[in-house]
Amino acid sequence: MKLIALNLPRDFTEQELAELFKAHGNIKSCTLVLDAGTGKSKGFGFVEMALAHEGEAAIKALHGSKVGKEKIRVKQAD
DNA sequence: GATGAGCGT
Repeated sequence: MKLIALNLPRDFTEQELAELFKAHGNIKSCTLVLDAGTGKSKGFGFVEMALAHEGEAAIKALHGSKVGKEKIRVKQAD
């Protein structure tokens, strides 16, 4: 279950991304997409959940949730 | 960051 999290705050870290999703399921792996040049977040990242139902739960729980100053969007990536 | 939506070093 691969998830993509959009509209993340620019100061968000991969660590925080992991903590956010770990609260709703077991993370297999997570990736915060960074800009090659600046090293800053591009504002989105991927999270691989161990189980499909955990991914669904994470989407329902986190999609539209307030993170920092923006509401993030969470969708299934694949 | 910025029109909003978006699928990666």
